[in-house]
Amino acid sequence: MSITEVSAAADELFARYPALRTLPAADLASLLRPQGRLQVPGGGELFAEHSPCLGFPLLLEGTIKVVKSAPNGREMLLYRVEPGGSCIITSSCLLGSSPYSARGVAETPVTLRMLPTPAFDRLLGECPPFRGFVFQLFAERIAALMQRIEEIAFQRLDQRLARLLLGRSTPIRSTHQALAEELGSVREIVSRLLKSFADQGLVALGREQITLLDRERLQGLADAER
Amino acid sequence: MSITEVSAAADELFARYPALRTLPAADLASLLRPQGRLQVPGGGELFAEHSPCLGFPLLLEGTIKVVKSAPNGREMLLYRVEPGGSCIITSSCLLGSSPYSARGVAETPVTLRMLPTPAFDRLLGECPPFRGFVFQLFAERIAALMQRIEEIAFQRLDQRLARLLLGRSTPIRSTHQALAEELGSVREIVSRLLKSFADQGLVALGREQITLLDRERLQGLADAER
DNA sequence: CCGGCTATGTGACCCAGGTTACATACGCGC
DNA sequence: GCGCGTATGTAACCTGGGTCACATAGCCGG
Repeated sequence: MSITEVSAAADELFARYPALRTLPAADLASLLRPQGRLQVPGGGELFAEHSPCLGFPLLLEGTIKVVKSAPNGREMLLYRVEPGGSCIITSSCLLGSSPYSARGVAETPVTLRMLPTPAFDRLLGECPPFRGFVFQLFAERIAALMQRIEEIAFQRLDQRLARLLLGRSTPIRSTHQALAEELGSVREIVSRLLKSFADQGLVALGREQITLLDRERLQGLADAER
Repeated sequence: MSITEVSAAADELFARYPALRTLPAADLASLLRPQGRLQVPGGGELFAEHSPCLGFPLLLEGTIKVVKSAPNGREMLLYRVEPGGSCIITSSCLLGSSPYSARGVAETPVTLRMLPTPAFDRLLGECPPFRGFVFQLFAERIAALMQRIEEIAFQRLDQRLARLLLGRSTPIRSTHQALAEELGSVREIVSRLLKSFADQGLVALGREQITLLDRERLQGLADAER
């Protein structure tokens, strides 16, 4: 591996994970090994429920969704991992040494580096910025999960759908099925609700495409108390 | 403070939090200050949603429930904290320096010591067992929260109620209202379901008391797919 | 033993959302 | 421009669970 290759790999990593700049040289070298750079095609499964986990993934490109699947085939998005974040559930099972309790799926083609468990453990001890980074992730994730419970338990599906739409850049390219899975519901209901949004002039619908026409009122719907 | 007082306080703490045995003497001394031992009566609020948080609570006696409240007055238990555990949400906001995103209520009279934020930060850095302990708590809590989302999203209320009952020691002393809050539902529904359990001979009902008669079938109900 | 408080029982009703079962409709490859 | 696979519309129907409005029933203090 040439100097420039190493440097490019380091740049790529640091751009996403500034906390790793302070990594000891030895760890950094092993982390930057070309073989350590993994690619997973879109739709590929990164980890399954109940499987053990092998390291701490550092996501460089793409997004991962972490979902719970119901026996009858329904799915529910728990959260999404973006580059620079981490599938904290992984750290969770690294630390708790329990197997995964959810499934991870590549939403888009994904590039990542896997930080092996021993290095992860050592870094937590020796590298304060890294530790802070991981703690921060934990904290955010816990808050997000609690938020999610509140939404699921207390909000109607139309409100949650409205919020989901507002959180994306318009026009939204997605199938109703995909939205349903994100919400833990089924396609028909999402179609029905979207139709009613369209009837009210809030959105315009097309094949795999939803255009937001009236963010204002959509927001009102999302915020409505029950 | 006499030697024996300190020693008793230390014993009390270590019994619940073995990880603190390795605490530097100075930290330990400040933690064991008699004024640091707080009591909160049953029903008292330990922290409110959106309030900032002041330290890392070490629970010595009693249990705390952490809940989300809906605008219409319904509540939903997120999790419970037992002695030796910690309200990890607190650490979450200590670390993420964001305010609380839920409410904490003493279920029983509670005794705790508050570890001030600066000491908490320092311990995380300097005291590996403490760090491991905190990480472990995080990991468990995240797994539990994900589990909870799955239950709420995919399981019927009767199943969740059955599981709730099975998780308690019989006879269960609790009002239907309290069970409802734990499940994020309302009293009438819980009464209705309990009645139907009673009709099937699964439980016997009395005022503030539920006796499990047939754990076997109750378990079957809890495990049923859909 | 009476009055009032808290916990429960219960029925009528309603609504969100899931299920089933098709009918299109769109877009792409050939 | 035909045919097929995928995405969507949609109607009828069902059910779980929430809401409302009361009726009781234990329980405790005076």
